[in-house]
Amino acid sequence: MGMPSRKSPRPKRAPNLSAADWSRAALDAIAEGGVEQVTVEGLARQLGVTKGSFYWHFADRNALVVSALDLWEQLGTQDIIDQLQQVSDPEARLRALFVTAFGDLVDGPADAALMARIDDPVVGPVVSRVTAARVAFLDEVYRELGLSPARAAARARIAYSTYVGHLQVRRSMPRDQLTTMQGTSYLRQVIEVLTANMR
Amino acid sequence: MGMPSRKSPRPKRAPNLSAADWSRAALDAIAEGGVEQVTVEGLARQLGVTKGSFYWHFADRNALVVSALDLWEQLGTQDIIDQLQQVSDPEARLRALFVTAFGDLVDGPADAALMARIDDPVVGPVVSRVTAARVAFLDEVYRELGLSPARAAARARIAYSTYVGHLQVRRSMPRDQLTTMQGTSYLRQVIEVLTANMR
DNA sequence: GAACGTCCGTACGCCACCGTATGGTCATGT
DNA sequence: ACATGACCATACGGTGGCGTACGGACGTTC
Repeated sequence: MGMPSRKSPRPKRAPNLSAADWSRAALDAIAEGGVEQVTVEGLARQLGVTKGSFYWHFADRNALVVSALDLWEQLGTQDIIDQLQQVSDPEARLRALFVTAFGDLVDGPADAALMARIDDPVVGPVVSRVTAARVAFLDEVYRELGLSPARAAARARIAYSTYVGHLQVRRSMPRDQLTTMQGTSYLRQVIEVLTANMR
Repeated sequence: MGMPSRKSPRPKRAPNLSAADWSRAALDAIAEGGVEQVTVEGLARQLGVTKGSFYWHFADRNALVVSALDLWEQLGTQDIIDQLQQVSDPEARLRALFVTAFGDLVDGPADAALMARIDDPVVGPVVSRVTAARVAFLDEVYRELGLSPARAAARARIAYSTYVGHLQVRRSMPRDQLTTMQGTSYLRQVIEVLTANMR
């Protein structure tokens, strides 16, 4: 009678989510608020469903965090490295790496949040693998450029440290002209420093 | 009867803590687990007291976090800068800064944890101030070494980024020979890179 | 069209943590 | 001896997040 309402609220069409949707949402939450921002009920609200959906796709919260970390590892190492391996010239490859690394800061927040949680038993191993892969990639490039193994290893670590720190510094100084890459002068100087004294 | 026990457990002597004790404990908690590790009841257990003690010294948890951040800002900027200002020669001062920055990693965990929380409304401003102070210090040193203002500004940001990233990389690769400073070769190369092409 | 599997909503118990209220203990001054 | 204030314990209510149990809606299959 009266309003043709159903007996119970059927708010929208069924979202019919997948586990990957939850993983992506969890990775976004990590990027903007850290690992502890990954809450089942919070993401459920954000996705327009309830916990009932989550516990269908995942065993518990920890499984979601592991899945998001896998996604991060994939996006942050393999995909980028595969893309850069297509550049044959080592110098151009290193330059392209610096341009994307210091230009696009898409993965910056997630990187920072996860590296700060290195002592977490589930985050730690993933971060270690990602760090090792990236440093190894830089190490190989520097060696192709003619550096001795010892010097290439040091340069790789220095360059990667500069990148990691750049993410934080840029977020700490949002109004800074240089690091926000208004022009290319800062990037030029970064490359100049990280490729100096190659002998 | 029996054991001459008091009616109630009086476990130890009264710790008689101060607000500074809570602040230090909170900063330690930040260093090893991030800001959300700062829990009133957790620190109370760790200090051997109960919440009754805490809420006598502080209004609420947020006041404790603010106090711990003040302490971190003090230890991480003023104290270090004051100490380094006593070195008159700019080159020696920069070298001393690099040695302590890349050698002692006492403040590393806290730095990393707080910089990852830059979007937090209470953490953000403090991190921004610390970053600005440290970059300004480096900027001045580079200028004293004869660099132009533009180049000094860039170098300061690059050097500080390298330091910040070094903290994370070192924690990500605990078994790494180079970054753990077995010898001084890595530190030498860091200084070489960060003081290259000074013209 | 009935059974089944997929996907999700609802309701519940549990626990950690916050903040408050209140009283207790001890040292100290007088 | 007594009062006062500093410091802390205990007990309580409230909230948010985790995980479970269970049922319902919908599509697919035979």
